[in-house]
Amino acid sequence: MATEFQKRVWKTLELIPEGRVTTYGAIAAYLDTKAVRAVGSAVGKNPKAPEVPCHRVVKADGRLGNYSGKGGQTTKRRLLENEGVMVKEGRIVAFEEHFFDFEKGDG
DNA sequence: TACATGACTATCC
DNA sequence: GGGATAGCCATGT
Repeated sequence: MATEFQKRVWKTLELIPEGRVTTYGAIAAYLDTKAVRAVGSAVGKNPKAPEVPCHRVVKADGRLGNYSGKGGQTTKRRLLENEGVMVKEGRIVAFEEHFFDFEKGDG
């Protein structure tokens, strides 16, 4: 069974619109916590991978980081590219432009 | 309860 | 600029 913390993280992931990406630190900050490690752990254990856009979560430096899903980083890159987020050499292209801020929202 | 690990991040040399 | 270390919180054993 998932903990409240994990569920909060997954809920947050669903807030990320298409064509946008965010970082573990941003999620932690949105949840008013500094547990970036716990966030990453929770994201990786999402029971509904296809529902939760975990692929829209990347590292603070713009790299994809890891991906526990099928295909690993390859699939993560494919998913992002399908949403309009270009990825090159395992890094987000124009990362800062695709970055999604929970506080600001999409508009 | 205690120890070890993790889809991380920031600092130091 | 690259490699290694410390810090952080939660989860699993």
